[in-house]
Amino acid sequence: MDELSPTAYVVLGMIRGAPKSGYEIKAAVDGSTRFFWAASYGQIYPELKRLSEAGMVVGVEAPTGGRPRTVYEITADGEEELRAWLRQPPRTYEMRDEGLLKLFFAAALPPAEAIEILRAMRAHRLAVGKQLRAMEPEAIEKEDPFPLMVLRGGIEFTDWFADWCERMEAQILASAPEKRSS
Amino acid sequence: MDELSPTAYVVLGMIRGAPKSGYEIKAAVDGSTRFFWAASYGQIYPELKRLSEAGMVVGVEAPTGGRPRTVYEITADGEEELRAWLRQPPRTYEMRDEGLLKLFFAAALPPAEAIEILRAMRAHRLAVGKQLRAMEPEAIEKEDPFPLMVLRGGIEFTDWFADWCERMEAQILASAPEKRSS
DNA sequence: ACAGGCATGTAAATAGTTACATGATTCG
DNA sequence: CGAATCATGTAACTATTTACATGCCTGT
Repeated sequence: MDELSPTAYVVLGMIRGAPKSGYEIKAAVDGSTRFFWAASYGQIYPELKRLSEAGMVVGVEAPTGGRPRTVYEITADGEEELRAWLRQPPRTYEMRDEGLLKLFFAAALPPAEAIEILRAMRAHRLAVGKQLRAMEPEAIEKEDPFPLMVLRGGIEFTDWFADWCERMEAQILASAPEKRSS
Repeated sequence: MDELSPTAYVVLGMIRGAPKSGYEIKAAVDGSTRFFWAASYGQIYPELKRLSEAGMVVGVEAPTGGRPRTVYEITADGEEELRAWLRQPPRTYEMRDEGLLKLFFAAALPPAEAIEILRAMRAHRLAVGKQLRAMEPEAIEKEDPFPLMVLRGGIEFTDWFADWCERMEAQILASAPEKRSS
């Protein structure tokens, strides 16, 4: 049996508990794991086909009115596969932050422009924090504590990051006071 | 003029100040930006060829003894391109953390195994923190303050993350005391 | 009637990793 | 002499995004 792609497990995890259509899986990802594990239609639909062929999920016709619609439910094999994966130590830890990269090379710019990078980074984290906070009430309602735990971790992280940006901005200002910008 | 790939700017940034061979660029990335912006030989060498054709860098033969070796230096056009990019607001902010994803789905496991996920995540962050701290003395020596700022940000982040894992572990333990594992 | 959301998918492009292939030099 | 490091590159694969194409249903 071939190993499944990492995205396959997001799909399995998302339909565990309640069957979902490809469209709903995408919506579920966008409303939860998106910030640390995204997935696009271009991955989800082919993945559902593969998982179906591998017997991990079954597609069930579930039209809404006259509109064709297939929801996928996880099989016993799929549940087993998901649990086996959950028990493996995590292997992927990636971060690609263009702001950090720009800050790293900021010596090529005057201090005032280095500060601009930090402000853009901070604004971004603040915006993400706002989105995450907006998701909180919904997560609180569910009985599953883990999505809420992860969400609150994300909020704490964005708060930390935004604060760090602020402190670094102050630090640059302190070492190049003559370059202060409004 | 076509837009450059994001990795092109890492290359430009890394050779700014001192010309480097492809091999040295890879080593520089691995010793600094790797944790938030990685690059492999499979990207670096073709990128150097493209940048050379675009006039952003020039290759200079610089053999070590009899061993052939080409170092690349940034041109005035390349410097300009790099600075123009630094002035654009960052667009890529990605994070792919398989540990967080597993924790998100941890309701599929007994609490003791959810704790295992957090322990693996914490161990990983602790290991990364150790590597980052080992890079600190070298970064302190350089006169450029930005790589050091970013490195210390990375250390603070891994410390925060490891601590969060510890707190979440305690939280699970508190809500499922009968499942306590040694 | 039209907009917006539901729904499914594919094609092409872009990105990036891993493994392989090759060979020189330096240090112990 | 052998191992490690310096050095350059390619091929194949995996992953992922973006854009496109299509069309139905629901509410205003």
